[in-house]
Amino acid sequence: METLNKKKRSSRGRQKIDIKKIENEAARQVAFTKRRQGVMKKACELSILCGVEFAIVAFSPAGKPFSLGHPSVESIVARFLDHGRVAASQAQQPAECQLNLRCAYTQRTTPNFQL
Amino acid sequence: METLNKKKRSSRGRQKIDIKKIENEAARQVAFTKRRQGVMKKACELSILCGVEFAIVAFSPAGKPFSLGHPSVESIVARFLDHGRVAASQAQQPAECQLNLRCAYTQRTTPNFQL
DNA sequence: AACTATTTATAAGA
DNA sequence: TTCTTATAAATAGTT
Repeated sequence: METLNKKKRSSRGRQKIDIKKIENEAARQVAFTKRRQGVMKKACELSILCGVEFAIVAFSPAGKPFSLGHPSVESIVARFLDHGRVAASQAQQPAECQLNLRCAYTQRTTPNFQL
Repeated sequence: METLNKKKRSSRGRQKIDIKKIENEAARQVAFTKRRQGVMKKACELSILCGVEFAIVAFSPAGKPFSLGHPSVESIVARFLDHGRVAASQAQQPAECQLNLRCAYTQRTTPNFQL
């Protein structure tokens, strides 16, 4: 029995959080650093695993830019812009790619978003 | 004792994989779908939690574009391009943001990348 | 910056 | 392809 396990846990571990803006500035900065690394790593893995070319650009609230791309942000951006132009001129919207331009993830299984 | 637990596991569960191109096409497509969703979700969470503006653009091997941005891919791309131009004209490279343009994540703690 | 308990993502399998 | 299961990986809160 361990009903009286007095040893205080050294950590409460990861806690579930709501996806809404972190008001505490220090905590927000820490989360930004951790999660920025996480997103970049995931994107990089996706690129390698699946042969995907991609670019990520983010601007911190202070306006500092962070970017990552393969083969380069510039080539992806150029291709994106060109594709948009070509698609528009042909009146052929690509099927699946533009419906989520505004961070619209509410349709997914995690309901704790607040947009 | 359960040394002879005969009940065959219904699944081996998630297995560790090397980060290298998935050769099997069907498996690669499945991974692409799952991980693309995962990256987009993580980016969206980062944006909300930390007040970050961002854009992601990816091209599948077939050339199909996927994009997500807040407030929009276009605004982020424009800002990125403009920032680059301004920075270049001032000969002021932003400090941290461009060193990882080629998916250079080998410096992180996960050593199983193969670039 | 490191730690640890927990949540979350996801590789396989059904 | 969608759902489930078991496990790997990310990370919130703490030190």
